[in-house]
Amino acid sequence: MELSCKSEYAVLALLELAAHFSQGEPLQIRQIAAQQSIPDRYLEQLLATLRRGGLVRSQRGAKGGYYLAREPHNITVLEALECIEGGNIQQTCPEDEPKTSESAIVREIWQEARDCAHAILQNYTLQDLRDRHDQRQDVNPMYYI
Amino acid sequence: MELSCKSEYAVLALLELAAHFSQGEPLQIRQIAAQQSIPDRYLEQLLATLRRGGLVRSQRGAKGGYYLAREPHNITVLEALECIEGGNIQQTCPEDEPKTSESAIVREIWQEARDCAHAILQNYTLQDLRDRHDQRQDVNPMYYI
DNA sequence: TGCAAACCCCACTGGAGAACCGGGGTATAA
DNA sequence: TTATACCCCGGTTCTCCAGTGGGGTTTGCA
Repeated sequence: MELSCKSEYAVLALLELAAHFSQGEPLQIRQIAAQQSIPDRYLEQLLATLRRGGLVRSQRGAKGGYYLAREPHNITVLEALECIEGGNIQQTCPEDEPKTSESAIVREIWQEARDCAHAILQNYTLQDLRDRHDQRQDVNPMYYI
Repeated sequence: MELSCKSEYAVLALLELAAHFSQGEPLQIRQIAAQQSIPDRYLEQLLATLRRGGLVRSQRGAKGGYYLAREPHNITVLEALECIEGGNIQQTCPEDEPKTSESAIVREIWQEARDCAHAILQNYTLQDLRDRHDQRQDVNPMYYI
């Protein structure tokens, strides 16, 4: 799992869409980009990936934009990450399968660590993040401007 | 955490050194590379990094080689990984600090996932991996040839 | 019908890291 | 002294990230 800037942008965009989910009107790339300080041309690519992954839908033409394909509590952070960096198998390492018995064990440990991180990320939905955000704003409304 | 081929090579090399830890004689790069199917010139670089990180020591000259700096049960997998990919802060993302309140929350989730994976990796020592390996060999000695 | 808003697709750049290869230098045992 | 084996530095190819840019297509609206 990468947990890179790219992934962060994707989740932020989804959060922005989640915040306007009940409105029914689509959000434009420009608006999302401005709200979350994301380069709009880059965000465009990420949203296209999210669309192909079935997490968002788009409306073309004037007054178009993007909206969530599902309700915020039905989209997990893990889904977003797997969608955005799904094609990245990154097996530049020529060994597609372990050559030694030690290698197999090391990869078991790798998988165990990944599974643990995945469990955390699967446990959070967009709605969870929104709730956490709103809670924090209520407690200390002047902290973020 | 990368969990790449590079990291796997490093742990495999450490495991090989751990297997010969009690002998007292150093292991040569060639031997480790042959045993674990690692390109020897690449392994050389990794061992140099591990040496600079204090995980292994080297003996130069004829009959030289590498040996573990500590006992196998005192070296964790996490240590190996942090050593081998330590310089990799990977903040190509220009945002050194979160710009929005949502961004801060997303990074908290990121950190939580990373911490979870780190906990797993810290829990395993080289000795643990050796034990697991030996156990498996005992139970089904024909499984790996 | 025509315009402009907005998505859509493709290509390109610059930088970093992975996974190597190779050459030459240096320390050390025999 | 010589062969061994580590040491250091640099180059190569590849992929991905983080953007930027150009042109095409769909659509609402006047």
